[in-house]
Amino acid sequence: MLDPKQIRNNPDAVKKGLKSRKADATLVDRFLQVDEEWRKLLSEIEEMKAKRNAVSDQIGQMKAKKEDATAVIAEMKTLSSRIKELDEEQKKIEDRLNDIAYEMPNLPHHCVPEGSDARDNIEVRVWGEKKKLDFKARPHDEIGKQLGILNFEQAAKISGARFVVYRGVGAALERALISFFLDVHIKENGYTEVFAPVLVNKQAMIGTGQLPKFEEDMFKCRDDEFYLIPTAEVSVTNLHRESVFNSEQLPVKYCCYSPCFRREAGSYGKDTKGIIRQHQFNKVELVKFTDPASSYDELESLTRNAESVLQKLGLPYRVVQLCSGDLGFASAKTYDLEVWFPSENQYREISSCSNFESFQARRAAIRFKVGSKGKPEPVHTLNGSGVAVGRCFAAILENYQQQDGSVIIPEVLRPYLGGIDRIKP
RNA sequence: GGAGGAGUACCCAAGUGGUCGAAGGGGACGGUUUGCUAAACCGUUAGCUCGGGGCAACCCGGGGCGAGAGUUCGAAUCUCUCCUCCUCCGCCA
Repeated sequence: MLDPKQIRNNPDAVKKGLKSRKADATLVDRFLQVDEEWRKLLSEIEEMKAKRNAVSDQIGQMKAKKEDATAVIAEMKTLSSRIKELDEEQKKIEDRLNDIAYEMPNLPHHCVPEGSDARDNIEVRVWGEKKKLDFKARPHDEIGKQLGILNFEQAAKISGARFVVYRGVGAALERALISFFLDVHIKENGYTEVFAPVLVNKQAMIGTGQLPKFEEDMFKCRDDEFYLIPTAEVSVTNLHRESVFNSEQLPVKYCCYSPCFRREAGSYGKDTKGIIRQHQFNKVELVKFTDPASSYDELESLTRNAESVLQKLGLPYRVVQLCSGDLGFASAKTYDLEVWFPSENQYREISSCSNFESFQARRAAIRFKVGSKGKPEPVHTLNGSGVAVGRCFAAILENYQQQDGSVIIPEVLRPYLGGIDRIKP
């Protein structure tokens, strides 16, 4: 959520920001109109309530002195019922105002390049050499099936399309990646590990920005008000909903493994083969709560932290900065990490690192203050995948495939797999 | 799933319809005393949020006693729903 004061005082700047990310800039005028209506009515109601408070007090005193208060009470009856009517109207206007405010995406940071879609993203840096294979690179799903470590038929039987069963060394490799990522972030990068519920309530989803706008992307429980998280960002960011940090505590850094659940509505034709786009996948997420003054430095280090696991695995990747048109709803600035997929001859997203500035913090009321007398203000929240486990699994199969159909296991993972160095057919 | 009990400020806790603008205590902070510490004594401790006015440091008002609705001229107090915690029974990893 944007700062209402910013919308009131600087509507043109807000419109400009919305337009640059291809969002509906008329939201601003609609907001201002309803906001005006809301504040006008609020003043009216508050005045009436002030009167009610004063007269109620007076009635109390009259009763104490055993005076007759019937006339005043009768008068107050009218006032009170009028207040009640206006309160209801106020509530309706407020709901409309919130609807508009919740629909408004974050504004891009000034350093974000203008652009309309992924083609306008900017390559920031490239790491590692694209593997040169002296045979035709095979796609990861084929390799996985042949090695007997991925099974799509069984997954379809028990769940449906866009699910996968890992088997044997495959299951162990998935688990090894999770442990490896967590170990790096905990021991080397200074994050605190958490493990949190994946079933969350509506407030949490609103807090990080998934709701109300992206309801159709979520899996929702039918009989209970629970949603399955699309990312651990939701659970972890909301750990501190409606609370206030001391400035000395910041930055607070968490890493969290969780399964993630996405309906993938609207991507029916895309990535139907393999494990790139699943309804359920594993991810280790990094989340930071920071002082606004340092949040952009923290975004750089968060991105480097995510990169570090790819470097250790020896997977070639590049970092791109998303252009305004490709930014996620809540983000002010995003770097995507894209890992090399030989069979497709292209880089593919494996991590997305964003600074949300105060957008989520305002929705979720996550604040900090300096000392004991400071006025609480919203923190900045950041997060990034550190990294997506399934996609990393696929990248390993593709980048470490051998002509004989086996796959070399990157050295850093071997201790997690009982020392084996290769998956053989 | 069933039966009870509880939720008041940083913590404990009083308050069953009207000066509650919430008693009292603890802790914390400030002061007096002191060579220093402790004790004692005095004082402060409702934060927060929303609106309005100066548009700065302030002033005025609304809200706020777990959350939300309701009853009432008026609710911490009465009614309903929900949440969390505790005790017991049942079931379960």
